[in-house]
Amino acid sequence: MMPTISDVAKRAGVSKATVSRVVNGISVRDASRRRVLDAIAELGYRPNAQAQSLTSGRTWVVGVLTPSLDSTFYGPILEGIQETLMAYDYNMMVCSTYHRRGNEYTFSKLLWEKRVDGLLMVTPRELTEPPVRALLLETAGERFPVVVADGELAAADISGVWVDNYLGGYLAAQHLIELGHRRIGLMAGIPGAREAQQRQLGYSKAMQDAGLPMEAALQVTAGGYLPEHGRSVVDALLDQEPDAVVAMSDGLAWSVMQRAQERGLHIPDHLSVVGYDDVAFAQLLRPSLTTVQQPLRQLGAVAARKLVKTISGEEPQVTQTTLPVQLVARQSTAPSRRRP
Amino acid sequence: MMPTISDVAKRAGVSKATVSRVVNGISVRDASRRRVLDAIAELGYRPNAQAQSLTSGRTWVVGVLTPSLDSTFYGPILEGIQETLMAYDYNMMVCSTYHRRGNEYTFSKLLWEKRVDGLLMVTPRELTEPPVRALLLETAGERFPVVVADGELAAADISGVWVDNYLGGYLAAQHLIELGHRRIGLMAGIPGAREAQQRQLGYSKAMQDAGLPMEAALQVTAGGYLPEHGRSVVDALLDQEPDAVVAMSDGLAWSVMQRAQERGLHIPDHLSVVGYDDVAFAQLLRPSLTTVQQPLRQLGAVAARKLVKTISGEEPQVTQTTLPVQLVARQSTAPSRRRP
DNA sequence: CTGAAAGCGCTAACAG
DNA sequence: CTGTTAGCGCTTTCAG
Repeated sequence: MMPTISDVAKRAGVSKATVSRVVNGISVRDASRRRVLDAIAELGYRPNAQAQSLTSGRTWVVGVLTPSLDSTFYGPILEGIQETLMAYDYNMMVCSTYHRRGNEYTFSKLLWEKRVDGLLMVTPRELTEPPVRALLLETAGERFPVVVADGELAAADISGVWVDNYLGGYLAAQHLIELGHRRIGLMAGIPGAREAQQRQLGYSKAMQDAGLPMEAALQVTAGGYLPEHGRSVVDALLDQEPDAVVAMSDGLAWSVMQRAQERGLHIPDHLSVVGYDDVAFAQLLRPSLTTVQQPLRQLGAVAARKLVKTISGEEPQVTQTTLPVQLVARQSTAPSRRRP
Repeated sequence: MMPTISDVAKRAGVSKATVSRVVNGISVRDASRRRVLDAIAELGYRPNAQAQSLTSGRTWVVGVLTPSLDSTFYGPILEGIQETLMAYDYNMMVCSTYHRRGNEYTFSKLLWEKRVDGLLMVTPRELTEPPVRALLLETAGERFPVVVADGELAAADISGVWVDNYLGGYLAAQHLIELGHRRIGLMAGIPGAREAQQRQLGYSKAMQDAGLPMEAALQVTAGGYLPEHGRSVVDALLDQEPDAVVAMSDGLAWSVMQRAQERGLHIPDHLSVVGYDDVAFAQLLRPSLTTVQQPLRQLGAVAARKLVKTISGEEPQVTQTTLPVQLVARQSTAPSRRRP
């Protein structure tokens, strides 16, 4: 079996308490310290984190709930989280909910049993539903801090980090307006979702500021953020002959570009397209995609830092941070040049 | 504070042992059971997994070491792992090594302290280096099983799952040969890496079987698997005017397609390109990419299952599994039609 | 500075 | 079937 603190104590000829002190960097006579260190090295002793946390009450593990592990969107967020946690000596227990309702609640309970020191929820969608809401409320206290990264909930009693979706919608539309476009279509993602609403508001404001009329037919809702979601509504949008399109994800933007090209439209000459997210493949597409860049890695990093600080008690207050976005202009947008 | 087993026992008017029995599904008189269950519900009691593992020696957590969390390649593997672990009631502690040497060793030690029940290493590259190698040997025993998913090491004393890279190289070349190509270039990834060697051997065998000559100049090494790696050597390859190219990743294939188009070559009419991996964007590219599909999700699932079975003692032996690959023909390959 | 002792929350014999 | 009694490995008073 692996050596325990008793083994080390015996070998070094001291008590368990002294070994514990050495391990935890508490002052000990030099001679003793050396003997303990030697014993530790000889035995290859490693403290049992399980036992440590049983007494200390801290596990140095936080739970992370993400809708998916396989995604160009969540990947950077998770990297930001892990990198930050690592810097603070935390590890993460990751659970993918597979976008499935109910899993969030199940996993939260499970992580609670594991006595994680905190919970980080990435883009939870069911925060407003009773069970999850209740769970968050009953755990959001001292003993089990929760931080939401880019989630639905903007309740004042839960810490979180958000991205400025309103700004994103505005910037996307503004960019196209500045290029001289007038009939600017919008392909929305999930109907009713908070981020979608905000982006749409930003888009509307930009249109309004420019004195451009808005037509309901120029706004379609895909029902999701993947290319296949876009495919089902793209024709309805293109039938309206827009000059340009704002899509609420890079995947949706791709579906627009793809279908437009099939219909004989050249991008950007006949149609400009703006995406959203700036995931890895946005710059690989041809033409490369103009898009609203979300600071995903930073989103994860800030959320993780917030959680750690709450756990340590350094910043116990509930805080909410909004991160700005920026537009990255690439080849998929250009001044209007309607089809002959 | 959160209620403990003692609180429940007191409230139900029984001993801690009885509560424990109820929680663990051991037979208990019906009346007692009901009282305990009631107390648990009223108190909102959840067993402390930390304490449980201290006695049982099992944490129901496995460590997963991955080079990256943000990747179209590792994503599916991780999903496969998580899904399988979930089915066996395990959780995973994920550590991203950021492709950095040394991190693997650091994290392994850390996970060991956390007393994870096992370790799953995804595509470790430094297995042959002394520290990691030593770590694996000292832990690969009963108490700390290790399974490697698609790693460098093929040592007989460590369980692992691999993908048939030789077959992949063969299939890619064979596909092009069947289309009538003769000057088939190869863009390799990391020089000296096991998978690269195997794929190259497969490619060579296919060429040989077809009686085609091989030229050294038609084989270049990018030094990595990302598009930017390919960019530095793609011109040298295209200067040789190949009919077709086998690239060792979809990213590399993309760099070939991209550069070829810039040089005025039409794909697939003037140049056929085969990728490797079949990551998500392979089918989004235009032309869509013919590629060797790796069963990534399955790779993760099989590795996870192997680890769980080793932990439970159901399959304590060291086993190694090789998964087949298959070629997915898309639009980037077609019969040869050299440039006029 | 250091050892003895108590206890974190739970499980596992061992008697009843 | 159930309560009592020991620990699991470590930290933490509290004396010495």
